[in-house]
Amino acid sequence: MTEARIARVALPGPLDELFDYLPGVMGQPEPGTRVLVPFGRSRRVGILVEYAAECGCDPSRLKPVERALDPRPLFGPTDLTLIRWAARYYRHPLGDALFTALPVRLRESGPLLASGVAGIRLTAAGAALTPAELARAPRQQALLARLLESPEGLAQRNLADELGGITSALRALRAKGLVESCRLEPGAVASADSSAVLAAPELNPEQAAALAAVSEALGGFRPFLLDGITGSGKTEVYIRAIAEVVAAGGQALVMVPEIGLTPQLRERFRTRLPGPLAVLHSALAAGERERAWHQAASGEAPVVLGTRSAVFVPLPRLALIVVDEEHDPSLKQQEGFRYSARDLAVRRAQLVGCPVVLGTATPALETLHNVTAGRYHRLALPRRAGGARPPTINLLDIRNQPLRAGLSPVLRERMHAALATGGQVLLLLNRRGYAPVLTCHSCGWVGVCPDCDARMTLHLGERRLWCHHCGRIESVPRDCPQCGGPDLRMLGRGTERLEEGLTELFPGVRIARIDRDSTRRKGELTRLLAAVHRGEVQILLGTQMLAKGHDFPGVTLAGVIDLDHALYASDFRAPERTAQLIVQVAGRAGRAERAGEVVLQTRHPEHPLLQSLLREGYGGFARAALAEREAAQLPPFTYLALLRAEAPEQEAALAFLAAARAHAEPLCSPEVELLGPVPAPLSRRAGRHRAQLLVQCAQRPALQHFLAHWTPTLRALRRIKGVRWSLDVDPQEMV
DNA sequence: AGCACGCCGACT
DNA sequence: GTCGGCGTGCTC
Ligand SMILES: [Zn+2]
Ligand SMILES: [Zn+2]
Repeated sequence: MTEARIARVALPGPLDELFDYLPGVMGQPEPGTRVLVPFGRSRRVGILVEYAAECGCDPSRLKPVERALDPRPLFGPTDLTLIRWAARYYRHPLGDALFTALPVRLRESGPLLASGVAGIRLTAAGAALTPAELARAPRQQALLARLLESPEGLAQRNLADELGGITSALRALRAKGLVESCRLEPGAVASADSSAVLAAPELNPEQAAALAAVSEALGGFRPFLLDGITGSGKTEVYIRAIAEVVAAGGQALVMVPEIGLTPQLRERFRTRLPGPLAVLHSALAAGERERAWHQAASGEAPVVLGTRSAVFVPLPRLALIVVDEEHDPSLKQQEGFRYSARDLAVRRAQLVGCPVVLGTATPALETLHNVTAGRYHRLALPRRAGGARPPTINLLDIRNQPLRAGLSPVLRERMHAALATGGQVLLLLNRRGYAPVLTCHSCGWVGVCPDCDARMTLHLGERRLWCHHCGRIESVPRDCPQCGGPDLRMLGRGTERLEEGLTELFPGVRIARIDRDSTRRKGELTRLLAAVHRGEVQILLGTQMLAKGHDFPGVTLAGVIDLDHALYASDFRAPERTAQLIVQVAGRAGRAERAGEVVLQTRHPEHPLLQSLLREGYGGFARAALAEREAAQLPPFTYLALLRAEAPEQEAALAFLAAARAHAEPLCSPEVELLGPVPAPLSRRAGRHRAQLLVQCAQRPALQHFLAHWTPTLRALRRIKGVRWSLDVDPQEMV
């Protein structure tokens, strides 16, 4: 060890640099340990990141660390390396990145929970007692008897599993001083759960081949794309690979998009895999989250199931990473620390030296490009379990068609046919409310949001005008606010209006609408889905909510009412998202005895990407879309960073970006291109004007190099009144 | 981020 | 005369 080492500490907040301290009396704790340090005239909790031989600043200014807060580091070396890498790559302050990876209580100086498993053991008084003396309290007696057999103590959760409700009996025994809490080594605790592991179902040959490829790769870095159509049994492959890892004493990390972390998935993992399952979800209460974090970080939980933030959870024996629905945009954080959990999962696997499995039915074009380049290995599951046949997909040209309730005659006829044979119908319309526009027929007045460049949507159910961009609510005027005329008209169609139209077109047919409005009440979504599954609903309509995660085995016809709306959105990823939506919807229609049917209403049936999707499936679509991306020099053939700025005045936002651009130009190597500044697609939102400056570069290292020099100058830039800005590396949404 | 310092308008 | 507005800069 070097003498006179300097401790380099990361502090919370947007502080870009590490701060140097003298080790003081804290000894030589390992990097990853929390330390209490003097900072300005206060004290802060920081994280010791590394030691250095000398400091970058005036040594006389160095202050000593007050003390170390943890007996052992919270982050292991690779956990720390990953977060440092991520902070640098996404140009985010390291302290902030480290602290967001910690449970809330540990961001303060709160103590680390005792390690090991919560256990109960007898006190000396308890050991001296004979159970007969508790004859009047049979539960306490049973507990005491069981504890007498294991003087070293028993895990509280095993006792609960064995004896049932023990809380009140425990409380009584504790009050009498007969038992006490203790901590047990995770390895020493008999795993009561392991007996509950369910038998594994038979794998089909493709599943077996995928599993074999992954298990063969264990012990070294290897990224896989598990390209499996909906219902092909990807989860079964994950579970079998994880079981293997856990049996060998390793830990597995599984990440899913927010909507995918359902109770059913948790249950499936819990019943099929041994040991406690650590579930990390943003909706968890702080205490539950901290407990799960602890089980993961201490190594007690062999399996961690979580959403994107789980990518940073310390895992001492990590041996396998799974990212399910890897194409899902929610794996990228959209504010603050804008990391991609999928990309970081691959990076983490590389650092740890373990396989990573990216699973999906509709791979992101970036991922497919990595397969083509030979960086990822593709494993295919082309068959639906249970032999269900793939649905047919039809484009329906609705130009010059007489639409009723937004439905063309052909779609209505297909709906009648499906209903007549006892099938259910699923209709997707990605627009909530009754009508997206309210206008005056006499003077042309339109109900616009005063704070956004957007129309207010009419919601008839709640009788209000609602801006979907800022949440502003206004009452529905009876007469025109401008001319006083009575002829207000509702233009366009949302799910409410579609439901109304369907009621008229299909009298007597049971209809359910599922969107954010109809499912706001807790439990309502579950109730509606259950009704669908019991067959009490014949037509199911709703927004994209319906296309994600839920299975509808009774649905034989699925219709997308307005495909063009999704296809022609301003984002260059719109066609990719639309193709993914179509394939996901198709995956939920049809069953073994009857192939399902998907109908897409469009005014652009000649769209070349749609044509490739229909003729050659998602793979064909992806090839065509990648060719377009290459021609347009868009990702994955180039790399992007997006500087966004917003301010109460448009000029301020643009001025900031112009200054940013001026600072960028001298730093640009020839391959770095700057585009903008330009106003954002929805320029004004919630009273703030938004603009953006795009940085494009054919090579990732050159872009990284540029950003490393540019971002410090952005922070030093003279502040312009009211401007807030953020940098998004590898942006997912360009809006 | 906090938290100081510092330099100009409208208050007792 | 000061109270306080928030622009600027620093924290090892
Ligand atoms: Zn009018
Ligand atoms: Zn608005």
